[in-house]
Amino acid sequence: MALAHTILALLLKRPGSGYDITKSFDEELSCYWKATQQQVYRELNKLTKQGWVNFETVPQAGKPDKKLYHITETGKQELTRWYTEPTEPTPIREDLLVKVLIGYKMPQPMLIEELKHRQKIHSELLAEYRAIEAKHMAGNQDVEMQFMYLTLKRGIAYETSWLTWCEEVIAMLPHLTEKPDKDLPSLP
Amino acid sequence: MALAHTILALLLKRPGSGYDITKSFDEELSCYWKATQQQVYRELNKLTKQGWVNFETVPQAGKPDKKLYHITETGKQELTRWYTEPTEPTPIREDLLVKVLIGYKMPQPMLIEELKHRQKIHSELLAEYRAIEAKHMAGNQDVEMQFMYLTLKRGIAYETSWLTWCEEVIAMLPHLTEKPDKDLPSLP
DNA sequence: TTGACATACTCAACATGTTGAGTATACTTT
DNA sequence: AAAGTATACTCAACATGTTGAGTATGTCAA
Repeated sequence: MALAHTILALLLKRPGSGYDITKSFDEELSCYWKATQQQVYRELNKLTKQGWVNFETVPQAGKPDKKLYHITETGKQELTRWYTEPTEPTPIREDLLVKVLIGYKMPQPMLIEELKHRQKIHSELLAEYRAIEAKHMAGNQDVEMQFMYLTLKRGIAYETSWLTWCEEVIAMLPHLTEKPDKDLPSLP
Repeated sequence: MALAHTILALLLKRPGSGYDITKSFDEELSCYWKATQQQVYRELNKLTKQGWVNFETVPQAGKPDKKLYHITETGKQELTRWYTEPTEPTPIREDLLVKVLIGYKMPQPMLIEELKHRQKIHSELLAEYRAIEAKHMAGNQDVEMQFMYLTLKRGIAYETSWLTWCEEVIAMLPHLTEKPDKDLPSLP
């Protein structure tokens, strides 16, 4: 039910349309939560049925009408209840590590390619977060921004730890005994 | 389809029963992949239908019969195909960061409690991984172990980065402007 | 004027993951 | 002798996430 609560949290900050919420997921929340438009709209329907949010239809000049969603009193109660529940670390599912695990059965250059690919992705994300940090987080900000910064710091730490690991593994790989599995079919 | 390929990867290392595979997920893979028994058995059925694995029924003295699964030639082909595909970072979904994001609307001691709770979890996991590192990874190991160590290093890096972040945030929180939302219903 | 982009929302099918109950056997501990 | 633990597997319902198509309107630039 965590998606529901994430949407409630966004609506607690300020009312918004499904479109606005989707944008928030793409922008401010992207480093720790991703949700597609479809998920957001489906969830908003459910939340409306449960009475945790409601909406007013807002006609707009030059744009389609929008449904502006608000969190309700019941919704705030639910969010507060959720807030007191201890959270557990999210289960991770990393294919890359599965590839590393059987790396000794596969041609090593393939694994190194893959690691470099990931290294690139993580360094790009890191650069992006650092740019946001420099642009929006410098100097005195309001409380809302200060708390957003804490979440951004998590994104930075996450990408940094990936990058370091990639570098280390790429450096270590050539020194491990190579023993590709002769059983495996060769690539087309 | 990544669960399927993870199971194929385990069966490439050695044949095993559904039970064995579930145990592997709990033990060696736990720091980057979790799967329940139900998922494993369901997936093994699918893999069998697809011809990527097959099994022999092995009667055992003093234990129930088991189905010993093997990866097939087709399965190896599929695993190799998958191995060449670039992986993307797994989308993350972290409720804790959602809580931090709206932390300025909530009573601060509540958030600090939560952060300390997570700090404890991550330090326990870290200690666990370090123990495995000390016990099994020291000295000369075979290639298989060397590659497993690389994945363990990822687990260690991950938990370390969480721990550092928790500490930093706990230290920073008291210095941020506190402004709990008076609108929110008080807790029961 | 055509096409890309931003706003705004809906539907359907499918894949994947979670939760909980249920069926066995056998060994070990209390 | 009963309870707990480990081995070994199955079924069902539901929640959640993914993929892809479809419907609109209006702005801006090539």
